[in-house]
Amino acid sequence: MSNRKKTTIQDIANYANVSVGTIDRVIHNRGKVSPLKKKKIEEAIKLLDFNPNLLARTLALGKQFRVCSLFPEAKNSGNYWNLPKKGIEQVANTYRDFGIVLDSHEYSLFDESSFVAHAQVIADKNPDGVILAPLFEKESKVFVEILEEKNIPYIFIDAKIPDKKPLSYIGPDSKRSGFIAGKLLHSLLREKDDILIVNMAKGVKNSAHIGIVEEGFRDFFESQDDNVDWNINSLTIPSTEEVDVIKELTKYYIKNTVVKGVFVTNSRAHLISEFHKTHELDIKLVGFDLVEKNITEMKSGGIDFLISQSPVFQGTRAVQSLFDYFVYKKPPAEIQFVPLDIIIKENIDFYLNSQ
Amino acid sequence: MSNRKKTTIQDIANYANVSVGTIDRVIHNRGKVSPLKKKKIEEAIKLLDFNPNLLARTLALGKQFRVCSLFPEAKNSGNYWNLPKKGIEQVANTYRDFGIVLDSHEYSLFDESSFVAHAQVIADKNPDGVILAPLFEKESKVFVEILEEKNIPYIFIDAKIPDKKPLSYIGPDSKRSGFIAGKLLHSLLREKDDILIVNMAKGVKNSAHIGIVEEGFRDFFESQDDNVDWNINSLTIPSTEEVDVIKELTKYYIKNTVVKGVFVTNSRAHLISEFHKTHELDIKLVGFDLVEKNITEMKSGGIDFLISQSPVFQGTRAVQSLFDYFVYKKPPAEIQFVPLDIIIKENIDFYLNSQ
DNA sequence: TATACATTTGTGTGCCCACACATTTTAATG
DNA sequence: CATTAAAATGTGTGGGCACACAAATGTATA
Repeated sequence: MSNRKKTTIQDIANYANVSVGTIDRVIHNRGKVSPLKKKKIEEAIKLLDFNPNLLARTLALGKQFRVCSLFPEAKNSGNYWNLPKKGIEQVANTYRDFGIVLDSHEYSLFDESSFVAHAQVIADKNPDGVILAPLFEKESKVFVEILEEKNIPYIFIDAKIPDKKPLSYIGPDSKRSGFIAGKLLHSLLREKDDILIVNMAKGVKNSAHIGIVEEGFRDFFESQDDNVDWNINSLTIPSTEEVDVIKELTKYYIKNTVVKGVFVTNSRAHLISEFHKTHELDIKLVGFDLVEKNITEMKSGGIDFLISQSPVFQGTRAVQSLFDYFVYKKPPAEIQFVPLDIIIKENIDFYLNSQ
Repeated sequence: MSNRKKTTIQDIANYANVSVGTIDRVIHNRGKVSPLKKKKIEEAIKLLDFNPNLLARTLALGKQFRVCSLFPEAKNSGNYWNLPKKGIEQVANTYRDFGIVLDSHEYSLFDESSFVAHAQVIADKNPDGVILAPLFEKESKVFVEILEEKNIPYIFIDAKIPDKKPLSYIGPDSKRSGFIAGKLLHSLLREKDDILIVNMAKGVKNSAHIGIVEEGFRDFFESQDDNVDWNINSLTIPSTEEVDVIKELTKYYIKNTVVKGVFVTNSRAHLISEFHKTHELDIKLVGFDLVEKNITEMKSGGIDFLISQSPVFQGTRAVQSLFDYFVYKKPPAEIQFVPLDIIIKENIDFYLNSQ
């Protein structure tokens, strides 16, 4: 069975006593085929299990698929955004000969206008697909509405925007990620220990997401029937600059000396870890993402758990989804939640190697 | 830049003032080219950044790559071995048009001779590559030595065999997986709690692996400087049949009533969990693999941690590695450790969906 | 200088499919 | 029944490469 060579258009043509041109018309529904022969051809296709050779098809079509990506810029190598980008580039490269052309754009996380500018450039290029990390909610909304108008499919990565329906959302389940963080921190604490949730956010960005993460975190503690009223506070710092964080944190810790566990809702847990170390505080710490500084802090014991949101995988899935959509015409699942990996000191090296 | 069409052989031919045939000879090192032209052609290839179109090349070659897989049989859908198989089939299917032909073989875990028989069949087929789960150590050794003689590359999945050098080993780092299990169980226990390691194995198979896992587990507790002498015993049950397991376990628990944590070194933690439930024992349990029954037990609270060894990924990597080796002539890394995922009740659904 | 080779280079066909265009068949009309 | 339009079907080319074979050079020998 698997011994036989694959059936080709010619095989079908022979079987149905027609020329390959007619087969082609049936396959592509171009009409202009008599019902009788059409039926026979369709029969033959089923019977002989014909599947067009993807290589030959792609070669013949010679079509290019331009994919534009728009991500926060990753200047130094330890930056989180290098990871999805790595995934994207890797898969795009794999499919180079299939006509996938990658066109990367980056915006500054500190400058909405750079986002808008790049969005404009991308829209003007009329690409075949867009991969977007929509961290600026308002601006992203405007952007994807332009894309919708132009009928350009787009994929959200890492975050999503309410009411918008991308071709696919690829990223974490925010609520559940908070829930898991709760579980992990819980495993490290004793009853009644005070808990602090730290949100660091610059401006409006990504606010919905953070709220949901916190919700999931609190959900976990409420779901525990341990009859303990956990004291969970949250601290929102409207900056990710070290000085600001230190300032706010100091202020809080001086007033609240019994904090035993901290949950950081973004990838800056390392800032907290450093603070704890400086002040010789023995406080359990859970955060997100395998960024360079978090890795260092985890290895030195300052961070107990990190939750990784499969950043590389997010990138590979995104391009893969577009590829399948372009080449196989197979639309991806609307929502593709990614694995949330629990990282501890002891397994961290695996994730570093496989990224 | 990315706007330009890809350079083709013809472009090189034009540049170097020769025909495509000559280019071809240079590319494939077939000789019969004057040194002068050869140099010029090589220049052109670099200058114009020529990379042969993989699609056209594959199409023209029309070569088939027969990959034989040899795994334990997976009769019911909850079986572990369905997972790597799924990965293998998925990728093999993706590369179908590249000539990858998959030829699956399965042996019985309870019958060495079925392994030998299938191995013989595979060897006689002279495949282009073999993917093997070498659970029967002795028989596997004989098999791969035949393959080596025939110059057929083979990949070990899930387990490896001492002294044998496969094209690649794809699977867990046994020692580290035990170490992590230690860390996890440790997080659930109080000082001085008694710990039991349960090894279930039929016959000689896979003995080296289990020993290393246990070693890693004990390593963790020794690495803790908590000044606690943990009492860790191991129980080896030379069977995986429920009746045998129950019998041995009962015997042990009656003599050792203070066991508080159990580590099962294979995927049968569910047997222990059921036993605990039946006897209303509140004992922490850590095991391996997301097999159906483990999932059920974890969801109902009988298993606290499961370590998953990326089973699907093991399969995809294996075929991917062979594909790269055949098509791109790129040999894979000798050792490809896979991520060890830590599964808890709260994140288990992610892994179920993404498998 | 003709002959016999060896070496180098060029040409043509096939891999499988898509699509434009050419050709044949069928139906409609006067 | 001839004419014409419409519908159905067939043919040829190109996409980029590999490979067999043909052709064109070059070199040595008598």
